[in-house]
Amino acid sequence: MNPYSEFTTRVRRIVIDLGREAVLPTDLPVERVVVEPPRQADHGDLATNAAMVLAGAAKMKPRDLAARVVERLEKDPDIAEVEIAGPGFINIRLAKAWWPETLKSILEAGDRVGRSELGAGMPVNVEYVSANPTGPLHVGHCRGAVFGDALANLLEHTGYRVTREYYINDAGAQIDTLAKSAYHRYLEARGEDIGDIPDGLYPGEYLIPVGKSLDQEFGESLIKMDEKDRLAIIREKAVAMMMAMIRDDLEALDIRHDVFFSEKSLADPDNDRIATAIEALREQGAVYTGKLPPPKGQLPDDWEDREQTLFRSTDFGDDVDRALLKSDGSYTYFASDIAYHLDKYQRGFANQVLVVGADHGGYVKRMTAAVNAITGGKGALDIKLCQLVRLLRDGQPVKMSKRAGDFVSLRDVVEEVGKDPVRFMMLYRKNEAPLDFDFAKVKEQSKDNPVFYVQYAHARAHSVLRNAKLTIPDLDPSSLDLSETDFSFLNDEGEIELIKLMAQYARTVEGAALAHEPHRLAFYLYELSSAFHSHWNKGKESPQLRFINPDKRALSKARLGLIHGLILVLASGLDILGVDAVREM
RNA sequence: GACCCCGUAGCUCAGAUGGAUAGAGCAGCGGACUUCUAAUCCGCAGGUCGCAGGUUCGAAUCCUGCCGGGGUCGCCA
Repeated sequence: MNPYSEFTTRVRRIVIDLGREAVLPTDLPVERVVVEPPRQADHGDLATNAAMVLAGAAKMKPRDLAARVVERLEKDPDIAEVEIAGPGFINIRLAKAWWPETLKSILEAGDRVGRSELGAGMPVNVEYVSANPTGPLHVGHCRGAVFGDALANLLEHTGYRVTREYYINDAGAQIDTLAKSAYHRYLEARGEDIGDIPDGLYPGEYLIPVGKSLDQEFGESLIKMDEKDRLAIIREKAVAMMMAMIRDDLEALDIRHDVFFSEKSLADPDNDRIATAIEALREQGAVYTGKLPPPKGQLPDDWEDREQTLFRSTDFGDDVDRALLKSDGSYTYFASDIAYHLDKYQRGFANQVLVVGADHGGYVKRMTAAVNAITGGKGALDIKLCQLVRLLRDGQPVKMSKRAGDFVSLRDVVEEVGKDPVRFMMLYRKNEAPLDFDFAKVKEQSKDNPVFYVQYAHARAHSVLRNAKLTIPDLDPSSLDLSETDFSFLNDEGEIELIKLMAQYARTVEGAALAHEPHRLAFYLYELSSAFHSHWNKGKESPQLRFINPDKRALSKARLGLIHGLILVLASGLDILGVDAVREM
């Protein structure tokens, strides 16, 4: 049982009871009461802020209020010791039996460890990657891809019903460019000497197969068509092939989306949902025709002062109103995005997460404003910005030039260092912080590499199980009978420390899920691994602390239970991050 | 000029939605291998949490103003 949530409930109940008995006022803000692990170990096992957060509303001194709560806590048989400390903290030391019981509940949970009903089955849509289908994914896409995927896992683990979504930008100018570029490759495939790909088109070789495929499917017929029909055909074919390539790249990172949503489908002439969305905004008075002030600082060369159709996003927290129509009358990207987010909402996603690169920072306010407006305030959109990744080779930044088509592809990185290190390192940093990705360090097989460090802890734990089988043959560690295992043997400081950390797993997962911050889990796994490596090494100087003790069967059994619990937590956490929990290295 | 992110040990970074004496890793110094995997561990040293105010029992965390670094800035996506 997770002591933090358990005792939060117990303390809150005490406060409510005291209110009912008129010892304390009623209507105290009990939801602010939390029970947490204290920062200092010598403060005990648990600490609560109850007295301090309630003192104001109760019009009592924190320490006096604490005394009332402590009177009740002392009657709790699971508590060994309670004291009031500092400004009014209540420090709790749990009964000795508690921690072994915690381990037992982890073992009982099995591979469902850390799962919770936090989300209560609520649908959440996580949109990530959504790269333009104009070429293969490059490293820049990598971080958002891994982040979004791990976040989706995290939300699933905490009881949300998650849909992983990819928005395909298959409309607009860059798709025309793609089609024109593919047409050159088509001519090339038909044997024409095309020379260099003209400026402004995509020179990448990844379009060569598209040209060949067009030739095979359509022969010479494309040449005879008028350009409009021809490009329409090529566009569709090229986008399909680019998306197949992108999905393949993502597969290399174990990333699979549930829904691929076409931008083009929104503007279907028979059912123009962008128009519908704009109309909906217009009905609530959020659309008008007017002029925007020119941006301060340097004025764009082609600035043209003119009337345009605007969304009143300033009413919803944006800095300026935003254009919905371009000068040629077609929809802006923003307009189709509004329709898209409305569509998500109508599909049942009041809860939406969008993962994008930090260069989209300017998009946050207008998009949250739009979702707010179009859903009548009922939809929530959390936009997570991922900062750039700086690739380093031998400590030197890897230079990339987009124009020369000279960028490191996502596939190259995954093939060079492997899926697990890529995923872990992308998550071993807060999403808003820039990230250095050093090829040499990431591939290193040592404790300096956190990926390796955590995987090694898991492998090491498995190595204990393997050894146990050999040392104590009649003890099958894979089928520990919990009822016959006496976990009270686990009373060494290091063992208790491990259990305490394992007990924090559930709350770490919940916290990370609520804050949409998967990196917390990565750091937690590192910490847990560290505690294990540390305890392990104690067995060198003190052989009686080793997990396997052939002369002491019951003791060994309890310690193998601890190993099992550790494996469950590490494997679960790694699984959420999408990193393989290897058993042998 | 406006907006967003960042500023914590020499370096790279955590810091749980406001808690107690601010933590890791690297680099530095000193230790532990006839091993349940030393692919690891233990110890030492290292700080004006960018600066200045404010909010309160209490601030690295919230507010305001500066300083420094990065990103973005009608119709691109």
